[in-house]
Amino acid sequence: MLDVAATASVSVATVSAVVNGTAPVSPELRGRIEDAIAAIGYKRNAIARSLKTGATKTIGLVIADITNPFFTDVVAVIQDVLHRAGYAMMLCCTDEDPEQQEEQISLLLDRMVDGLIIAPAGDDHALERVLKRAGIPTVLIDRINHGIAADAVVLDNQRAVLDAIDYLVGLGHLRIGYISGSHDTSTGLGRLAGYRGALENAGIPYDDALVRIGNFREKDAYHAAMQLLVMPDRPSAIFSANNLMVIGVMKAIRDMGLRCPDDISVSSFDDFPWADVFQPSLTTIAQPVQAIGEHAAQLILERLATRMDRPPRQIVLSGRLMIRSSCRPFYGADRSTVA
Amino acid sequence: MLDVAATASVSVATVSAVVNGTAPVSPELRGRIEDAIAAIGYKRNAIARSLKTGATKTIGLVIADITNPFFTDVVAVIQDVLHRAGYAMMLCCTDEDPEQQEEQISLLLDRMVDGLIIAPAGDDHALERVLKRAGIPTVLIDRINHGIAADAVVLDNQRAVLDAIDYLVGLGHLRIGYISGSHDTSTGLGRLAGYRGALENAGIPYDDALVRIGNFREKDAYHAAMQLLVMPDRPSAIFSANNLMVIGVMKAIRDMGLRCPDDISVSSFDDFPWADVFQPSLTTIAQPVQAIGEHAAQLILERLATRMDRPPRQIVLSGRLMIRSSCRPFYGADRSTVA
DNA sequence: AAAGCTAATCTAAACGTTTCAATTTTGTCA
DNA sequence: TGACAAAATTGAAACGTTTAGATTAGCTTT
Repeated sequence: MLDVAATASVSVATVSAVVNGTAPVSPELRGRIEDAIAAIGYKRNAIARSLKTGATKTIGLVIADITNPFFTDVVAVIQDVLHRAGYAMMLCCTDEDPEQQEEQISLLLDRMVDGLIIAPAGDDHALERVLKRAGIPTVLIDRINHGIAADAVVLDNQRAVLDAIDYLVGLGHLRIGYISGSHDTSTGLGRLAGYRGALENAGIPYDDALVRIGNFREKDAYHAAMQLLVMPDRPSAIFSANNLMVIGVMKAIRDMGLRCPDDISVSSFDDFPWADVFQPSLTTIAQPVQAIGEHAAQLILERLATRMDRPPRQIVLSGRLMIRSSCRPFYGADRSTVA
Repeated sequence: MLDVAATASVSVATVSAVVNGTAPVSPELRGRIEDAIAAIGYKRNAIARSLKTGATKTIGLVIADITNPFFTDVVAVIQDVLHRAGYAMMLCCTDEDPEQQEEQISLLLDRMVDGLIIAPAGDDHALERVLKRAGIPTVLIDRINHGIAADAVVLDNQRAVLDAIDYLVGLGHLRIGYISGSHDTSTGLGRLAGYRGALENAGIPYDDALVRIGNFREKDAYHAAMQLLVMPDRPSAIFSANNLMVIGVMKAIRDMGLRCPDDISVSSFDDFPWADVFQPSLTTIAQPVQAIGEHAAQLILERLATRMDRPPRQIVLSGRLMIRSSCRPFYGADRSTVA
């Protein structure tokens, strides 16, 4: 910039003025400066700028697992609207581990991101503490964390699962296995609550033996499903609390020599783009990923634009049950064992 | 840092020395400084540091589509090893559009990333120019761009597709449809070359009508596949040049009221984690995503560490044909139309 | 005890911007 | 023409680090 100023024989202040359009400058100087910029090939140094202005025009995104299509769908739309607003995005994955999460957030904070969008892992008070100290706009997505007063966009998980289980009950299923997510996430808990609620509504007693924790991971879910499948009176249907886990469930079913939906019905949270071209065609709960991403990005941009602190806003969206062919009516134990 | 220096009554230089461990400092001062740091809750400002040192400890990652499982798998491992080395990652998507690509790279360059990992879109000379001017370590992944002399890690696409088509030919298929990726990417071209090579080896004449461009996108591939399926003498097998497109192909097959593999065989580039639990169980070419990610990260880290400019290194890995059940032997037109 | 070393510490100048306050230029009006 | 206001331009001080090079302190050596 000094070079530009020199070649155009003006002061750096004037160059800055034309580069940023922050002050009026005569057409003549503007011309000289623009020529100089073109001649030198000058590009403003965003680091120096950030140091002075205190804003990096970058926001940090912390999710559990970039390999999970749900997250990537959401990330894609967030990235899109953020980029349109001139913001870059730094992406970190926690692998569902609160320790890694703290480390990653620290990495982002070091680099002075202007804001944070987080799908929190775990529910201890560490995150709360870290965020309070960071003091930058934060929006929680997918999950909310106890005690953190921040903008958030989440799903009505309980309602969504309740509908899905309701559907299974309506099909005649009484023993419904449930592969649960981590119980220290709001999603894990909310979805489980939906399961319990649906059973209660239907007057079916809750059986602890039917719910197994899969930690939102395929591998854990595989073992969890196995435990369900070897039971003498195995469930006639299994619901999986997310997309990764349902793959594990399907593998367990295959490895036990069973077939879906003939021998056992399966349903899960999160939809797949390929769900209706492969068999069994899974009945799932589709999340409005587009809306989630847009709202999240919008919320943070809003906070960033107006530093006013209106009370945190929490946006709750609804899932949609996509009924396909992975669930069959169930008429009782005798027929089911024959299949 | 001045605050810390003040409370410990030492100079900022000494504080810097203990924070970075760059110079010996007596145990006494070190103690005082560490106490002061703890008391104040001081955290070093990475922006200021970057301004001075010229390094941001951040590398930019530019891919076509974060929604594509192949890319996310690779990104996940890159992120992992980069993070282990103290680097953060800024992620951008080009949506296969060279213009967006230029914009995104500019965004990253503005923020002074130390290095770039790119899966290039298009093959004009714009990218070459931009990278030359940027003058930072760059490694190309998945695709290489004509004229760019940079480290790269790619697949032997030609060989991989050749094997897959070979397999189809071995099954008796003579009319094999091919849904191609963009012809201005090295992957699109390389894979197509594999197709042609296999036909040539088998003495099957190349028929232009059987190859349709799907641009690596599901939607485009759907229409491309449709064109193939409405042909009076439609192909008995279709190969799709990537994962996104094969979904489009399957949808087209379904919408035409056909079944795979009964009416038509299907195979594609890129594997799916769920491929062997859903029907049809796709025969695919699995890419070594772990190795791709590790090599890419390693290459850039190496360049970053030793500024020496050894000639660009190009790592070529091999795909693996995963034979499943989406391809059937083909005995001739008469049997195939009956199915 | 003075000189000469070494090790520890400090001073101050960068890095490339932004921005406030001060200065110069231009224009208007009496 | 001079006075004054408005507009355009500039000087210089930040922002929070790092890092030469200067300085000081603490030893040894003769």
